[in-house]
Amino acid sequence: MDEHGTCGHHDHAPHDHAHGPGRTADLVARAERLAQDLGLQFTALRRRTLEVVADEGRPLGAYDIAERLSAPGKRVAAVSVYRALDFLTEHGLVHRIASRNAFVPCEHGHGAGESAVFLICRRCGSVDETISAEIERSLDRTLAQAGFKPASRIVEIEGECGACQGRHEAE
Amino acid sequence: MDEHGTCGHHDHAPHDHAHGPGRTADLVARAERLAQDLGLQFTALRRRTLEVVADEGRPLGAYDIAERLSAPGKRVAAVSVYRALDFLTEHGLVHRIASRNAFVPCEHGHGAGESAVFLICRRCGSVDETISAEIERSLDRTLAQAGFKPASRIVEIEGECGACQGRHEAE
DNA sequence: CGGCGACCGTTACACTGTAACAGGCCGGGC
DNA sequence: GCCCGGCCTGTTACAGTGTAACGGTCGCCG
Ligand SMILES: [Zn+2]
Ligand SMILES: [Zn+2]
Ligand SMILES: [Zn+2]
Ligand SMILES: [Zn+2]
Repeated sequence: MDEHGTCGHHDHAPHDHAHGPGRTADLVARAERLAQDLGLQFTALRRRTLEVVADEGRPLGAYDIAERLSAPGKRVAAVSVYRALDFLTEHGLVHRIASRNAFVPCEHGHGAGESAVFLICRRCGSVDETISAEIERSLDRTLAQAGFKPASRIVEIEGECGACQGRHEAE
Repeated sequence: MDEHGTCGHHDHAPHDHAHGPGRTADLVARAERLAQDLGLQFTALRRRTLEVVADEGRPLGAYDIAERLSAPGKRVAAVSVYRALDFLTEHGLVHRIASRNAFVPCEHGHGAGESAVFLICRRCGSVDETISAEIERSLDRTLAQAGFKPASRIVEIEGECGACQGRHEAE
């Protein structure tokens, strides 16, 4: 869809969150613990889907994931990926970026109540997940005032990440 | 897509924002003023698209709008609706609900810098647009701290609106 | 064994969004 | 007037996103 970097990170401005194989292993371990505790099935397809999303440094569409999971002669259909993604998003292992129709690994291991803020860079396509108790509080106050009982929250900011600023000329 | 009420409002719990023909007329007037001031063209298709979105009390998909704009023998293609919606969203007359792939009329006439919070009811499908300077501030602080330069913001809360609470049994 | 439930493969389909090209309309410049 | 440019819209075609429905497999349990 968009032709940004294959990683979403910038060698001269590394982010602070885990990345690559390390993050992937962490997420898989978290998933296995979670499945163990709740009596859920962390199947091979779900694990492989999680690995693909975690290995990529940028949001991936469901069809991209299906393509990466497919091998010559062993095709994985997008619908299967969607089901795996349902499981993974329900349990907070990956997040859906509504404004991009794409999925990113969770970078925080936040509890169910905490909601994330996604910073999406227009230029390089990277997505950063941050948690802010302050935003949470002001959101809660506004919702309470409106008499609205929240179930899920989407906060996505599109703009320019720190690394991409200061090279407007460097095209 | 979803079979909620045709209006999104509840006779026993009216909302506080303008609604129906009144709101529609307001929005059209605002659009005409805006087009006048900026030298833009508020064409018939754009006006009719705005009217359809404003008349409906719930988020409408582009294809729904196209259907409502079509008359027997005079079909309006979705692609034309998308172009009209591009114009309307660019100038803040309607908003896109990313989590629903749908459009709602703007209820506030907010400036370019102010971003809205959308409260989307799971049960009745209504969407309420509110503005909170407090959320804005905490968001700005978080973004500044992350060195992120925002261009557009999406805040969508899904849950249960005030009117729909207290009738969990009243199915 | 026979049913049940969860998962997955497969097909088909609906919905969402955009690219590309052609025609109409309207203004300004010659 | 006439041509030319931009802007808008109609039309077709297509890519991308998401779900419904059915069937098969496997493990579990009465
Ligand atoms: Zn997370
Ligand atoms: Zn960037
Ligand atoms: Zn608005
Ligand atoms: Zn409601």
